Amino acid sequence: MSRATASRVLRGASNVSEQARNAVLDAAAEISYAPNRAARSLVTGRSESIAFLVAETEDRLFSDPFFLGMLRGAQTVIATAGLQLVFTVASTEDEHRRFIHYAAGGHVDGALVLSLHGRDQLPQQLESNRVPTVLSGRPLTEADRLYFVDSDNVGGAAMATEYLIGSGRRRIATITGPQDMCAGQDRLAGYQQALAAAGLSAPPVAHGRFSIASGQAAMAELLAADPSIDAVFAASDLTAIGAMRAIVAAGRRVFDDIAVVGFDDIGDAELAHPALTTVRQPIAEMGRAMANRLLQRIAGEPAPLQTVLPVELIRRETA
Amino acid sequence: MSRATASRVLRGASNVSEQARNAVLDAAAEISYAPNRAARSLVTGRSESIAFLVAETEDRLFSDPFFLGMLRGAQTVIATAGLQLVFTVASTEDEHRRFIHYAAGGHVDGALVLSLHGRDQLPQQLESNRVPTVLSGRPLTEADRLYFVDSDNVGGAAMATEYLIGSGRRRIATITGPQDMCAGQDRLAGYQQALAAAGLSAPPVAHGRFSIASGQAAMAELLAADPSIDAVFAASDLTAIGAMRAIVAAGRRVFDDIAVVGFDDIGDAELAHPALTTVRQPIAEMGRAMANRLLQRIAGEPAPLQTVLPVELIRRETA
DNA sequence: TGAAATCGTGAGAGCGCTCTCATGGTGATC
DNA sequence: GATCACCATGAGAGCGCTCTCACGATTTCA
Repeated sequence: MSRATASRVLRGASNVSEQARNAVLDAAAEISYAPNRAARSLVTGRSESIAFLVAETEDRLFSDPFFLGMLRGAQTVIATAGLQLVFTVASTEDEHRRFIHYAAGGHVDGALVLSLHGRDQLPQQLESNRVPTVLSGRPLTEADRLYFVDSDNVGGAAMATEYLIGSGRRRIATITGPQDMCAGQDRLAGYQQALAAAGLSAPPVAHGRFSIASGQAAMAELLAADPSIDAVFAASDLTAIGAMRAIVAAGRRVFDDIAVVGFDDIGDAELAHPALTTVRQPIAEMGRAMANRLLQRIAGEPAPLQTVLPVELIRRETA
Repeated sequence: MSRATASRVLRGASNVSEQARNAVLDAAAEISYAPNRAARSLVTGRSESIAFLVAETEDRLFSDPFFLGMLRGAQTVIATAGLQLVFTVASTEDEHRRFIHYAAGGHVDGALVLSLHGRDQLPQQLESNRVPTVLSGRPLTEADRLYFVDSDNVGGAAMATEYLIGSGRRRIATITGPQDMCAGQDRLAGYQQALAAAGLSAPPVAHGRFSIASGQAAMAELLAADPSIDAVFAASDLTAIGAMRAIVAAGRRVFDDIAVVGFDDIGDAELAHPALTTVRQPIAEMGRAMANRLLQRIAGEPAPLQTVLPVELIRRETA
């Protein structure tokens, strides 16, 4: 039995006799043989691993359950395909450079990139180094040339706003997300579209940064600027939780006086008091979709440039 | 300039002249050279990567911010050492077997294992296949032969209980964590020690599973069994949040009627209403400590078998 | 029955690196 | 000035696998 035949069997090549195949399989099982990945990579030129890159500071990464959900979804798909998922964090310019160098050196077959900010050129640089890349969230530039998976932020925001309108609210404010991220921009756009379609005027817009503290400050600002507000659409659940605190602190009642809708449906949304009505993103499914797109690209199969997943309104106690 | 000399420079070997070193470095920078990891691994026999294995079902992994914190801590240390972190999930027997096979095949230089249950032999099997392993949490068996990093569960539980005693509470109940995990056992033991030291009798013990639902059910059970309870030590924050719900549902007041202390200090603890008093574990530091121990072991340096990190009582509004 | 096509198998090169060993040059020692 | 030790360097083997190519056996067709 030659090494070549054994290799053929283990790689699943077709042109091997049944007899030889069984012999190899038995022998492999007996010695609990595991092929050496390094040797295989060396000759095939593929690393059999995928980078999961979070382009975010550790602080935000740590406090945001969103990433864990994406990681979960991606890991499932990658592991099923027999590849390994290499987890990486790179927030600074320098860390970006190092990652590009690393990836371009053939250490990974592709990259899943999360939480890109502003006009970051990271994906373009990876692609120009022949590292297939799939992003989470539509990039602010060259969205027509990069692969990405996103949820329907515009539609979700519009859905939330329409729901508030439908339940009789008329002075509907919003607290935005960071405007250097697509999700922040799109959720504002959806809100404005729904308001315009209903012929309602918009109270002043307050800006947040997807955090509790910023939501609380923004809501206090809104209440001071326009006491007639009877509803608020917050661009994230954490923002909404902050807004609820400000509402209570101002002596107003959540729901009775001011309805609140969030976005994301993180675990906290259900735990909040009162339980938060919100727009659910299919986070794990987004992670799976990203990984599937990337595997398609690596295999050379045609893959859609963009994948936008539907969202869903979860009615609880705040609206 | 020979390949050998270039290799020496890039690996940081000492016996190279200043002149040759600079020449190599300049040339490498010019062509943006990145050494091929597969080729290096093939000859050194080291994979330059570390497995981060969560021995938990995806559902629990997904809902528990604990893992994200550990991942964060471990990733920092591993990346700084120039290694890569391979993220893996394995909850079933079959997945365990596959992981052992994979790791024993030299695909990783060591493993960080989280959330071991019962008398799982996974770490022993890894060690006997020469895969250095460090666990999070003291294992239930052979704790004197395995490397692990833990927080001071006994001390933290005692601290919480003593604090309740010190604030005048006398009928202090507990809701435990799963008793097939060390953290669950130890937190119960610390509670019982503190109670015994103060000469107080213990109300009936209720068992939980670190989840909101189990905490709520357990608390309802406790209130029915002994209405005189004036405090409860819950073995996790989620359990405590469930307990608070049961207290409110029974028409009692948190703090005024029944004080509540949790364990973990997850983000939800601060967000809960009222804000939860709890015992904080230094999660990211535990992740760092695990990674550091593992790197020491791989380098052949002496490393302590066990590392127990101190916890801290965070006073908020529930006790 | 002979030539051509088909198929399973083995031999052997080579992926890019590290590491041992041999070599030649330099400085120290007697 | 001869000998030795030491150090920087180069040559070359080999890590474990894949993959091409050649070969012999079998089948197919004229």
